[in-house]
Amino acid sequence: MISDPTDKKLLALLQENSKKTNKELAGKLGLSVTAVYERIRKLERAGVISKYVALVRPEKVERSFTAFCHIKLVQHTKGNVTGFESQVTKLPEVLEVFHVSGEYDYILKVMVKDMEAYREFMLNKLTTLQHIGSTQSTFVISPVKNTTELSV
Amino acid sequence: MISDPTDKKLLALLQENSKKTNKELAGKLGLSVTAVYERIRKLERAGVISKYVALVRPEKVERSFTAFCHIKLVQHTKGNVTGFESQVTKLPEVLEVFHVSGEYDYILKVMVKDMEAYREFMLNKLTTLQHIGSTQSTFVISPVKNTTELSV
DNA sequence: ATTTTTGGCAGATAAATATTCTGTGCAGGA
DNA sequence: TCCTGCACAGAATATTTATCTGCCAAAAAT
Repeated sequence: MISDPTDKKLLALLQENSKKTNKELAGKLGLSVTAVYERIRKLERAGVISKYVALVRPEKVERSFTAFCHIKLVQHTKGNVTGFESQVTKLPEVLEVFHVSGEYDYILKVMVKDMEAYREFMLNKLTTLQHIGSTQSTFVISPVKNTTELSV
Repeated sequence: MISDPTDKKLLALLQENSKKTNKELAGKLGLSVTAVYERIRKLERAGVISKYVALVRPEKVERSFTAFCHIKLVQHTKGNVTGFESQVTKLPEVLEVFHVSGEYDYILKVMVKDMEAYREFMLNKLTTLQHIGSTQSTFVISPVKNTTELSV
């Protein structure tokens, strides 16, 4: 898909730090500023780069308690699925939702302040959603690695 | 921790799109460009903003197959833990590693090209690591939500 | 109550960077 | 061989970031 090695290096660099200037990138890639600029534009237009974001340290905003919540729906009908998905997507405590194979239907990554906040979240937010059969929570003791970088 | 409502809005905006100019941000926040600039610098220096990154669309770089791999160590000694963690952290297919409570010791989020690539990854990379007792894989059928934004 | 200090801000300016423009060389196709 | 289309470099321009100066209001000190 991306065959060009220069584009690969460029993507690696931008995934690591998107604030690098075109001049810096040009130096690392052995290109002119213009060439770098045009390659980036192309990667953006092609949708390879979807967006640029600032990453926030969870502990600085009281969101360092992470849990994985496994969810089984009562019944896996089309209506239930889309209903549940549209509702759970709206919850800001839920960073990630995956529909998965196996014993449970969904895995949610939830980030809140602490265990007490998680309890409140489960009680007042998650379990008020319709179509949920059962849940099972797994708590993060320590986040060992957490990157957004896809090696290309 | 972050009490100021303007800083909260600013963080929300930058988490959504870090390429917005200070001028745009100033408009949305009702501040001068200088004020925005200084607030951002402060958030960076305080470590609230940890980094700026480009996000890449997995399907554009042949990494759209996602699996959660649950791992049990043979023995949970200090040596095993640090050994395993330092090794697993190095694998580029593994985006996230969490040490967790419950039946398994670790949850890994793995992103590769397809099921075949996952098989290869398990065979040639993961299971060659020392100290691993057992593993259990859960496959993502569809990624429903996947954000890096912490609502503040 | 008055003075001093501090922090956040606006506006002007300077410096750096991004973006556009122009032209060149090269590879592939008619 | 002659087009044609890229990818690129370098120059020119536009935009943005970063710095500097001074103002004002709130808090602290006298």
